[in-house]
Amino acid sequence: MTSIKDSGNISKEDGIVTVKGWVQDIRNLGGISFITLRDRHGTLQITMPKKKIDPDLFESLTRLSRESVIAVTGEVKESNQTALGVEVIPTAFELCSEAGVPLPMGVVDKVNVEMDTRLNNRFMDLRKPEVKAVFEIRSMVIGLISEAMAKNGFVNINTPKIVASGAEGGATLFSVDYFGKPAYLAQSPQLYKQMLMSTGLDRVFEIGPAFRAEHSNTNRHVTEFISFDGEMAWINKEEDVMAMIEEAIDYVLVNLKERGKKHLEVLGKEITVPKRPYPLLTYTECLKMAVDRGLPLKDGDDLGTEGEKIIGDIMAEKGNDLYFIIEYPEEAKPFYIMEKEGTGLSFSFDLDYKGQEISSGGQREHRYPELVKRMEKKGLDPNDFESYLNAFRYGMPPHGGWGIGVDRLVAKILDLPNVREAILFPRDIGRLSP
RNA sequence: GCCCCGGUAGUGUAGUGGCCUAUCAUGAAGCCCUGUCGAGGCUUCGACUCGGAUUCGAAUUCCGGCCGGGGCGCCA
Repeated sequence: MTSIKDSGNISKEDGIVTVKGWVQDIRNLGGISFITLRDRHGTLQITMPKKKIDPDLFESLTRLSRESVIAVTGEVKESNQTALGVEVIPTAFELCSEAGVPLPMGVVDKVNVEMDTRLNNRFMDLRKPEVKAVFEIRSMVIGLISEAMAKNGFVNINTPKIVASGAEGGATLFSVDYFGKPAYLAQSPQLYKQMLMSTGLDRVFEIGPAFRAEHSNTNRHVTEFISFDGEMAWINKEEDVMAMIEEAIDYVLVNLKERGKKHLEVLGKEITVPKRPYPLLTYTECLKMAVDRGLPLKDGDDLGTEGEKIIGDIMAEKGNDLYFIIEYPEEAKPFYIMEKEGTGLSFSFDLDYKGQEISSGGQREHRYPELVKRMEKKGLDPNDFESYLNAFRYGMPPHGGWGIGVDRLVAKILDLPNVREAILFPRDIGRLSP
């Protein structure tokens, strides 16, 4: 009997098998030749002793181009000279797809390949186990987020990505021609998830794309990213939101450490689950810490990237990879954030992970008159937000929420040097293809 | 948007006015080899981002375009 197996779970007891995959490498020693066959799960050696197999079979297998896709039928034999402890002696094979020569980039070559070349040939790049593993992990992270949210009674929602107005102002919106009317790609589900707080669906979350036409050129910005947004009603203060996000992230890390073992091993990474509760730093404290380390900042200055990194280093020394920064000045935060009356501060927070912001959130302004005041203070015209504001006119509970960059989260969990490494086909200011 | 830096075979690099008919590795093609797994040995193939300028002479200097990298601002 012939069975189809992936290369990761083959044993001698299988007898005759058919294995399918990519020809990663061929080593012809003259009287014997070897193929390393690769699939999603690993590699398997096909061994061809010249005198023991059909000469035509030996010849055609040995002459294949690297990365061709084949199906090989043969007998599984034990071998103390292969990593798996088994090898397959072929009796037949089918060439499913012949790979062109030369390859645009090697899968196992001993040369570095630049990220640009890799992204231009992402299909090939993803054949590398260590690249593929990132996306196995990413898939788990997203699954674990959903589990954590479901456990806490959150409803999984989808909000429109083609919208009539932005949440944060016009400069970073992508324009779309919507049957002759001006429209935009959504920067954030912010306004929609807040509107839902007035419906009784009092805990919602969404994992979906967000678009920002920012001319950013950094290792942590792309123009299309995946945002994990949450919003919850009936909160007393922004700490209720922070407790929820902490619980969700802890759930992700704890379970990923367990379930992601195989992929983490491929990447040579270990997950350190930070102690709970995550420390709270006020914005003012952070400024002071940065100044103490020699950064020339004044009161009211922005912490900046360098400041963020310094705080990250200080917290890392204490073993805190994740920490909240609270009490941001209200003018640094959007209109929908609630002010701490008379202080110039706001009920908002950022969550930083290893010196980089991965999330921001806070308590929202749910009181209609105050909300309109904040809009005006920010130079926005309330008339442009009529359908949003309507939801606040007829009974809106206190609420708050957050947004987390999923790509950044994955990049930080795995210590990837660039957020693009955590995105299959990243979109940035210069990249629209593939 | 601002400030730096770069572009040499399929991939990754060396080369800072003539020694370049351009280095090395990887790759590809061919040959030898019965236990390789970064196989080994021998032979061969393959490149100066584009357009101008300077010069007797440009991969090398200058200007512009295109493409890319790093950093900042902004944020997720």
